[in-house]
Amino acid sequence: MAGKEDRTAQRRAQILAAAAQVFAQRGFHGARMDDIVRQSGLSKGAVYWYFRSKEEIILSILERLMRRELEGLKAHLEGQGPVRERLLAFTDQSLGEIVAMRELLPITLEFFASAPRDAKVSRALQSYYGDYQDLIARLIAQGIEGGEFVAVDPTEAAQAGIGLVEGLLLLWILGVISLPPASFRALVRRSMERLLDGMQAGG
Amino acid sequence: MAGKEDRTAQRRAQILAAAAQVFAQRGFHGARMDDIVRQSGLSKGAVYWYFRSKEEIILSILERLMRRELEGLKAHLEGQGPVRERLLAFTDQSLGEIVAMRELLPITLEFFASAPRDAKVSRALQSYYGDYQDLIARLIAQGIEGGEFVAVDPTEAAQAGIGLVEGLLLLWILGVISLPPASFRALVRRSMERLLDGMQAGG
Amino acid sequence: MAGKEDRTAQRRAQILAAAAQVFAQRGFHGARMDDIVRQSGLSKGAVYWYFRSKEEIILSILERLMRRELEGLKAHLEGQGPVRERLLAFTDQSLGEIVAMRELLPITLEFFASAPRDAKVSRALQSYYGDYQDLIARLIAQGIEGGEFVAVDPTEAAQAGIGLVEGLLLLWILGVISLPPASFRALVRRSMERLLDGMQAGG
Amino acid sequence: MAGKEDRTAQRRAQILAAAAQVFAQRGFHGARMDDIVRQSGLSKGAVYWYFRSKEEIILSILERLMRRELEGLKAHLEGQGPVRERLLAFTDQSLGEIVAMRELLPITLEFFASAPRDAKVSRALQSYYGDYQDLIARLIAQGIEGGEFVAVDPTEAAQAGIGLVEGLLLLWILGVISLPPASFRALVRRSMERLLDGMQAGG
DNA sequence: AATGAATGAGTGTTCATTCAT
DNA sequence: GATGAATGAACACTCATTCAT
Repeated sequence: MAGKEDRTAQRRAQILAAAAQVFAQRGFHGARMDDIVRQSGLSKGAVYWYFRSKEEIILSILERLMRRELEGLKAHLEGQGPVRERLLAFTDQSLGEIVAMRELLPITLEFFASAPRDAKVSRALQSYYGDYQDLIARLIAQGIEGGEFVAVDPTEAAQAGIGLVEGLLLLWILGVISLPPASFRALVRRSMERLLDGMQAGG
Repeated sequence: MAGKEDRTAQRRAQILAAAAQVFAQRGFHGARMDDIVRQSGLSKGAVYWYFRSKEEIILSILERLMRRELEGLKAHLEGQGPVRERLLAFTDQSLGEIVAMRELLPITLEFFASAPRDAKVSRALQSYYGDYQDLIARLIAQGIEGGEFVAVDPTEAAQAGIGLVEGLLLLWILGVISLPPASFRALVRRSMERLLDGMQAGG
Repeated sequence: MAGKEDRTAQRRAQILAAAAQVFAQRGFHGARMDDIVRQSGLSKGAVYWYFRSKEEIILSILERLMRRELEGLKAHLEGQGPVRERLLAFTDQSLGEIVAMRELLPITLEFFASAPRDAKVSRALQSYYGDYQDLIARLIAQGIEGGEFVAVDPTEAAQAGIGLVEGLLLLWILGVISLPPASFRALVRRSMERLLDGMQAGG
Repeated sequence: MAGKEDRTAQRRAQILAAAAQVFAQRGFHGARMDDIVRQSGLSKGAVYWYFRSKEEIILSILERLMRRELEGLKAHLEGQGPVRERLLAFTDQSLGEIVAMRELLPITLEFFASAPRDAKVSRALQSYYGDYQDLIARLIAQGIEGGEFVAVDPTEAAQAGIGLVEGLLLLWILGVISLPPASFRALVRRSMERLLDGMQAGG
């Protein structure tokens, strides 16, 4: 029977969801285990039955966020058609998912802040963005080969693209860019178009 | 005599410098007042004589960082010549200052993480980036009027520019972009050129 | 059929043996029920099925230790011959059993430490040593009557004898007396001879 | 000014005295830091200002107990006269001090119980009893040289003497020997006389 | 009988802040 | 102005015990 594993997975998911909410509201440090316990609807003992520590919860959230994201990414980059269109479609779709979980975005900033002092977080983020970068770079390389783009350095271009999106997201999370989700999504798309325009072959 | 004020200013600067180092290494929460006290070479009482609380130290650091940055910004944007050149020169110079204080960059991430739960930090960052954005937008508007750029929305273009730089910086701080300062600076410049290429009038 | 009782007795013995090991290694407090559960090879529920609580396990161990010891004692003191020889033979044999369960001796110290704050342990130890003392005192009284010993207070002499053995054992457990089991046993015998010499009639 | 060191020493002594009382009543584990704090009349922060942890308090108590004891020991063994008299006088005097702090004796049992699982306690006790043993052994050696005692192994005899005293103390603390302090002291003396009788030269 | 997930009271320790000197 | 001893609220984590299955 897989009932046991299911239950365990369900409990862990339940705790991670609760923890994510609490972390988003209070930050990693400001969040007390008691908050997570209350939010999860379980008891303290139960939370510690499924996770060894607060840190393990944090790392599990990170892992889960990244896994989801990358799965989406890979799925959407294997299509056909002009690279430009695929990149834009991917950006759009990716942003759609991100803005949908708007309340959880502050957690991202917590991870960024943790990275410099936490080797595990640092490694995880580097691996995540590294994978991301490689996928995009490969796509851009295709675009160059196909004559769509000028001969830029694919890795560098990928970094610019990722940087642009992450930077805009940052400004949005901080409230510097003050737009409703849909408008923000459109803004990111237009900005990305501009960056791609700058790489456009011909002219 | 301004001796008294000088002494006060000097002490405060001494404490802020110490605190910045400690915060960069340990994070806002991980940094204990005792660490700051030790690093500053003063006594605990002295630190509390010059700052009411840990939070006030944090906010003072933020203020100081932002003031410096904006002063540099304004100074460099009032020049003459093609907007593209001025923007690139500014980016370059700005990056130069930033990478020079490389060890302190993790503090930035601490501020980002704090913003969603700290109205003061949030307001400060919004005001800072808002000013930044306005200046750049005005410059871009000039570029459009002068026929240098196509008719983009200046604010949006400014956001893209700032987002690109901040995003690349983020990737650099996280170690995703693993380059020595000078190379990173060059990378940012090239990325910015690409973005500006996308806004170039004519063709 | 006594099969049921046998099973119960066997399980209880299994748990007590496991618990004794764990207590010897970690102390009463340092030993977690989970340790005992693991060591016993049973489940947590099973352990609690056979024992109401940790305390009951502890008291059961004490009881068992004492019962065994006293049974040996009585058996060996009812013989004939010179009292001196019987006392020495008993000491020797008793020590033999004790040093054989060397790894469990730290438990004894746990009981001693518990006694002042635990009326049950205190009473059990007092009853145990009281019985011990009475038996030895009676034997010594025989020795006096028989002209073997000078007219000491039998109870006092018994206390001295027991004290000497317990004290040497303590020093051995603590590692102050650092001898292999057999040598230690011989040491105790010689010390006891000296004490008996001091009570020798005639001379 | 030594005022600072005095104050520190006084505070530490104050805390140790409070802790000793609490430990004697509740045991090392049963004693909560809050109990020690309350008993000491200080605040929790103050207790942690002077001691890093509960363990450090425990070890400090051990050290202090042992230091006092040994100082007394050395002072009293350097006299003149028959060794037998000096040993008995020392035993007597030593017991006098010990029974005077009767309520703290359970702590001793705590240390014994801790020793097998705590290398620091173990080492401290071994060093303490080792010094003790050496001093007594040297004295006995003198007695042998002087023709007072038969040619026993001095170390072994010292171990027997210490064992006898510690064993009787144990029985007294446990309530097996149920005598008022003065009577107990006399009992120990008589027992020791008997042991020394067994080593007496001539006959 | 037996399982092991679930409970929740309990506790050592930390650390921002205060204040007597 | 400056010191550093003192304060005490807060918090992550443990573990004996329970109980639904």
